[in-house]
Amino acid sequence: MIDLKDLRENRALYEAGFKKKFVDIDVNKLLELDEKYRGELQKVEAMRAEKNEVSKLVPTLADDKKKAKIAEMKELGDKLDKAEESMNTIFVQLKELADLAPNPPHESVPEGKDDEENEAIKTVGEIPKFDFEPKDHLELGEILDVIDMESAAKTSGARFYYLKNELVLIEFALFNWLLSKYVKKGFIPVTVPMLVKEEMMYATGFFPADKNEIYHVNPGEDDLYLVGTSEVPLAGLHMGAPVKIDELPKRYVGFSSCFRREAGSYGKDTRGILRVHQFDKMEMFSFCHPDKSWEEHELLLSIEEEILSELGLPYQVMNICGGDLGAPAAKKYDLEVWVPTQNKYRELTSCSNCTDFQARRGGIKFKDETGTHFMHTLNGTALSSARTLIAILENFQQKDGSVKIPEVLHPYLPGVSEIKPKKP
RNA sequence: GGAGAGGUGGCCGAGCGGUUUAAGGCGCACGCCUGGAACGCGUGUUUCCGCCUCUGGCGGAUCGAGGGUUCGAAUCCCUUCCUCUCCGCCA
Repeated sequence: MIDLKDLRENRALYEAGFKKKFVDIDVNKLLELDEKYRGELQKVEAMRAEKNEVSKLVPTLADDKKKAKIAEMKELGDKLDKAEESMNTIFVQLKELADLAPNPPHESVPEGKDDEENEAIKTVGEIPKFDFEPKDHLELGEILDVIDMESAAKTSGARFYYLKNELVLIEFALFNWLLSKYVKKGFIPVTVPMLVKEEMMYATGFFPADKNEIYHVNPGEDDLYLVGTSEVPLAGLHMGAPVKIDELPKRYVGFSSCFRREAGSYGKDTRGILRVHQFDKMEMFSFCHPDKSWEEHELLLSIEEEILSELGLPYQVMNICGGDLGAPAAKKYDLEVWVPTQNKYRELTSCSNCTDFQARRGGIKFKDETGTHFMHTLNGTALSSARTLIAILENFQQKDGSVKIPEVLHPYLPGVSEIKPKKP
């Protein structure tokens, strides 16, 4: 949700922002509806004022005068009903249009219409050179007996998988390693509800835009939605009740399974566990003072880089262009990890500064001496399981098909330093 | 799943159709009192929105949320969410 008052005052800024995001919003119509609404509101409030005044007067009147006043008020009541109805009609139109308006991007966001035009900022780590033909993660998964997609297809269909043996140990080791890391950094660890109400999806900006990406559970009965990321329930931690300014920033690291329909990606990345309906993810979420959010954004990015560096995975940092940003983010960095068998970098983590966009929709505020204000919210992937496992399998594979496990994980994996082939 | 109770301002807590502009208390802020403090006294103290004569004023909404009845709703009716107690079931 954008600030309409601010739109009135800084119209050009918003128009440039919408254009940079390739979102076509009729700003004239939006401002026109806004003005019309405020006009209607004034009429309605004037009538309500009269009603309130007379209501106070009525009990003090004598019977005959009372009857006359009540009759008069009944008439005013009808007029008020009509005025309210027309005001509400305009408000619905106004809100519908305003909800489509995206968060304007930061000036440092590159111009561009889709992911082709994202800007590589830096490349870190050595791309592995193999003196043999590297196997892809699925082939390795079968040889090592750590991934089973055939069984998952029977139980659940395409884009599901079983992890087995060492890969399960590695997944839990990764999360345990990160929990220690984040607690040391002062993040509050949380596990979150993975089913949420519709209003949470709107507040975080996933609805209406990404509605067909989300699983809807028991429509018309329970009406809950499976989260595609713990960002959604994490944002809910400070909705409604304002946080004291000296408690900022509030940094959380949340864990959840993530569920995605992948509706628009038929035929894309169909092999293996790169694009799946369910995976586990640890997510950073930061509630911070508006003056500090750009600093905070760089901090989240630096932690994501630290994680990949310590794992020894080669990656590059992308500054996401306007057209590829999505509605809530004012700026987003993606970290892409090297996938040897695809001979390219693939998206692994992502971190966004949503400034006050989610805060406005969800009522996320802090208070200081001068009153309450909207916070800025930021989120970033700490680690997503399936894709990280792909990166580990493929980048650290040996000629005989065995895979070396990154040293930082050894303390969390007693007695296991590599995965050895179990099948020829 | 069954039966019941309840959601009121920063907090506690009354009110259950019209002097309630939400009593009273606690807390907080300011002032008086004091050598200074406590006590006491006084004043103020929800949030959001709109308008204007914009360090201020006026108005509206807000008693979990939404709808209804009424000239008038915290109060009556319906729907819904949440909390608590007991029973059942259960990791």
